[in-house]
Amino acid sequence: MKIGKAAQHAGLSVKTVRYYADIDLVRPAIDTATGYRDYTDEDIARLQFVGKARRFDFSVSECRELLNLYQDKERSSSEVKMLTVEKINEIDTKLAELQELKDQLNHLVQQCSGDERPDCPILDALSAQNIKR
Amino acid sequence: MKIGKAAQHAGLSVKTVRYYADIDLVRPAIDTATGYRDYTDEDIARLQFVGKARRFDFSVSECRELLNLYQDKERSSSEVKMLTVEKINEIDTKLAELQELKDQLNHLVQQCSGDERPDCPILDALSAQNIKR
DNA sequence: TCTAAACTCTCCCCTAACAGGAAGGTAAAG
DNA sequence: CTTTACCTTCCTGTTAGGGGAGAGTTTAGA
Repeated sequence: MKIGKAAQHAGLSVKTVRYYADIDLVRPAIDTATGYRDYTDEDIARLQFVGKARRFDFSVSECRELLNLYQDKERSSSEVKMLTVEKINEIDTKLAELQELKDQLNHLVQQCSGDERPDCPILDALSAQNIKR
Repeated sequence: MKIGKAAQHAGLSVKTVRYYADIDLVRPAIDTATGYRDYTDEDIARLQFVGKARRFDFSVSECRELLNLYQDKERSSSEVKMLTVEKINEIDTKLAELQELKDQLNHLVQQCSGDERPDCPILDALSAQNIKR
């Protein structure tokens, strides 16, 4: 299957699929006559796998790890579980950081009248000076 | 004040401060004899302002806007408030997306025994095939 | 006063994960 | 046979700087 259809089946852009080939993540065969990439059904499955994992916020290099585990019939499920739990922890950290940011910004917004006057507690907070020398 | 001290006062790296000069965000005077950047107290204040805004997750170009508002004595606080509310909404969207990802991953992890056997519902979920032709 | 350390400069390459587009070859449809 | 759709490689751009080379400057100590 050529790259267009392959990308379509995997729900990825052609650019993305070509990129994955460039970085040796999903390597199709090459038609020596035309130079066209040729994707087997297994390749498509790999593309779909990576696509889903990416949507689950796994990085490309994490996808590479997962893909290796996926293709390793001897792997233990504990390895996969570990990667996933780590990812959940990362997400938790990000959630907490974002929540704190939001709280602080909310606090500022509530103090700001938002009218036509130039006084603005938001800018005041951002510009709170403390130059030490 | 030379760049090292300036960076220190603003809680930024020298690289970052130099970058802000390169993109005309905070432009110091230049000592024509040595070519060294020379930061005034006002420049330092601007650097601190940008540093804080960046920590509040504003992008560099948003920082540029905020900095313009900050330096515009005629600005109305409503403009600043609008930018901030938009930023809060962005954060909200991100929070919701991350929460959903986390829920889905949690669900998968709970189904995975995490033992030495190769069966893994996580990989099964990631590889759920649906090739159509 | 001399020297060595610390600081600064510019320039270039690197990151993540692709997107956009140019120039040119190939395939499929009418 | 021609047009259109698809494919190829190559180059540039994105965000916000980090790392390091090579060269000039400043400062502190002996």
